[in-house]
Amino acid sequence: MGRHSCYKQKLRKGLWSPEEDEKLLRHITKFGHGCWSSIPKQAGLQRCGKSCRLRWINYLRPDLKRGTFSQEEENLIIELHSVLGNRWSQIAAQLPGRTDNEIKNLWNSCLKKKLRQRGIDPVTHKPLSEAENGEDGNKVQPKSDESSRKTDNNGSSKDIFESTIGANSQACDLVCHFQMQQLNYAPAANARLSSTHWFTETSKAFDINTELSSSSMMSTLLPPLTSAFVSDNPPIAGTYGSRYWGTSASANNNSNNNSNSTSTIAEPQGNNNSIFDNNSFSWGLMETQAEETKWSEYLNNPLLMAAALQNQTPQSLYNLEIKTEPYLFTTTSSSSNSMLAQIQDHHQQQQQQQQVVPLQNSDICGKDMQRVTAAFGQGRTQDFRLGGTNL
DNA sequence: AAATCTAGCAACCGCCTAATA
DNA sequence: GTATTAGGCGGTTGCTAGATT
Repeated sequence: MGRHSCYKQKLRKGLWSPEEDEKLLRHITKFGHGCWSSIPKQAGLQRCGKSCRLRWINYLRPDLKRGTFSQEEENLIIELHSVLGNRWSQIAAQLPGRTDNEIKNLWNSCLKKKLRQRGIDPVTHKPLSEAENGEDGNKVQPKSDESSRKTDNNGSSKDIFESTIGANSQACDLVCHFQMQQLNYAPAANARLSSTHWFTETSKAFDINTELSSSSMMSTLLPPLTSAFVSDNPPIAGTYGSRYWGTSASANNNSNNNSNSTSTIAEPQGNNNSIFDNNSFSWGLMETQAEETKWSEYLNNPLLMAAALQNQTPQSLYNLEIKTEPYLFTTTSSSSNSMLAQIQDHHQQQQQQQQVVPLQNSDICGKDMQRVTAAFGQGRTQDFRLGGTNL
């Protein structure tokens, strides 16, 4: 079988620089991504297509929801994991704006630990004592090994579900009923973003694409756009939480920066830590100041975001085929140059305006800190304390 | 103040399947 | 039918920064 050799070629590896991000973003903004393997050349990047794809999916995509995971999201991940196991992409499909990588990291670094602290085995989702005994032959064990990946490549979880749960209907009834009750709110929010299956309370998988395609179904099932699930933890779209290549050593040269970066923080505003209220920026879609004030609404709502990007109403998006890629932005009147300039200018302004307050010990909750890096701002970083995790 | 530990995150690696030549 | 390529996925690694000793 052909093996990717991109990592073995003389291509750049490691962290992405702001310049590389800019090139990639600019290119995809203009042309969409189309064939990933040709993008590096077209965009003037010394990266392999795979790396570009990853960067886009995990970081540059405009519909990404950044910031800490809300309680609802964490709970949903746990529930989904109990059914799907380590099928991160399928789990991510149910969490709009979250990437599989992000969820995987959260699981490995945080949720697993929390479950253990609760006395729950993160693999079996059973009480640890019971899991350790490992006696029963009737366990609903999420498949997390290699074999579990041998499913259809369309993101369908039907067969998985049937094999893991359907084959064990007795356990399934218990598990599913519980889970479906808790998950009932989720499908609608996710239906528009994922091409996957959802489950009914009878444990039967149904194809969300087909079954939700009728407008009546959609109107019945779709929650208000401001559902807690989506809005509890506002996305920091448009801001970037990434280490850039060279960031730590050379990039912290902005005026706000000092050698002890932990000594100051940007004060979270309100319960929702509306960081993006201060740090949102336009993607070149909204030209006026008045329009910019609406931005947080867009950030709160991936649908609105997508609609804005595609010059479509949210309503029309409901009826779109779910697949959101390839992203082909409408450039409207803004060239990508002005868009990027706008991003930079906006961040500079925000940084100047930002109120910096001394860090209180009470603000720190372990490592519940979200590092938000201003994109395209010469790699400078800015720390924000977000609310502690709640599990 | 320095050394060490720990957590979080971005990215790499290798495997898989599907599509195509 | 076989080889190759591309895209996708999950596991893992390595780096950074904060916390602790």
